[in-house]
Amino acid sequence: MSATAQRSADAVRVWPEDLLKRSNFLLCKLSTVAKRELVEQLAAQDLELPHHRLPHLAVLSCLADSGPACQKDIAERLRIDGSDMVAVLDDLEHAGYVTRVRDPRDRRRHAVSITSTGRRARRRLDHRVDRADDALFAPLTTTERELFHRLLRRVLAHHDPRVPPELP
Amino acid sequence: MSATAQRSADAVRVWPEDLLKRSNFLLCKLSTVAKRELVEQLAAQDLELPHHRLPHLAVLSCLADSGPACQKDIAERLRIDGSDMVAVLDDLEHAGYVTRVRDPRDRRRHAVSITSTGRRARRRLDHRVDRADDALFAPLTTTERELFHRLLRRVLAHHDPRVPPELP
DNA sequence: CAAATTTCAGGCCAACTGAAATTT
DNA sequence: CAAATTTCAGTTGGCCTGAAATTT
Repeated sequence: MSATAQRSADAVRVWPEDLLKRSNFLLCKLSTVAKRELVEQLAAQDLELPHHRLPHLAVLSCLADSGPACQKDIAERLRIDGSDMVAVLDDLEHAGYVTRVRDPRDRRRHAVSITSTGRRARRRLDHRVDRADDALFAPLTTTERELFHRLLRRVLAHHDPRVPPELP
Repeated sequence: MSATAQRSADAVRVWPEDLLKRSNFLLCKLSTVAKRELVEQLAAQDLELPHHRLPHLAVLSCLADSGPACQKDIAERLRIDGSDMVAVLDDLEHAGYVTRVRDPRDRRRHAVSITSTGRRARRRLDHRVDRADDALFAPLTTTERELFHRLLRRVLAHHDPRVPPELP
């Protein structure tokens, strides 16, 4: 059936236990699954965007949550690089989801605001993210999902001071 | 203190709750933290490699775990693209950590084996991954870490048939 | 002939660095 | 003048496609 003996062994069909026993390794692998599902869900919504990507949704959520802000504040809050933010806002502005105008009080800054069209887009995307979340954690019970979420949040809060450790 | 009113609000210093409440989003963010710590730890070991990256360690673990294999089998097992595998093996071979010889029974294949130098390198890297794991999950107790690990593994097993759901 | 394996060329996204231009 | 903000040019790693060369 095969020229090499090791091909027939079941052992080579699963990951080495050395890697599987590390949570950080599992985490990296699961995040690629999560990203793929998220992008697929966002693309299924078919908005007026050239690319359906996570930073676009994050920026819309940020603006819908706390109102207009300058680019640097959005970038710092979402851990998106300021350089990359430019292209994301170009996309969102071109789609009519945000407006970018010079701040008259400090002309170095752009005041970025979400439009009503942008709010509608965000709500539709939000629903898609929920569906991706459900699909990803399908094997867990509701209780287990909540537990997992709290642990995740505590760990992330430890490494990122802008993540509040507890739910409000 | 600032030209824009929203800069002074605490609200903009934390992520939008819309994003924080999704485990898939938290997962993606935490994985970037995990990757950064892993790469820093691997680089700190300072082996004979041009780059200190995760796939290099994964390949060494795979070969140490189950013996020689052809490139395609390693790639499928580790979910590394066959195209990228070429460069990884070039690095490992040049460093003297693996050998690549034509399989005489099927000259299309390369039989890849780990060397004794490669085994030593893997053990040192393994220790570094452990340290990165400890640092990442520092805020959790031992019990919580084990719980988190089991949940992670169950979720990943649901999406990847080559992850055994239970520990042996 | 078709199929399998390795290799190479190249694209995409996310994360990042460095520097230019403008304004404070 | 220095510092802050936006913007652009370019790099890297991880993931991907397509195709060439060799062998079965």
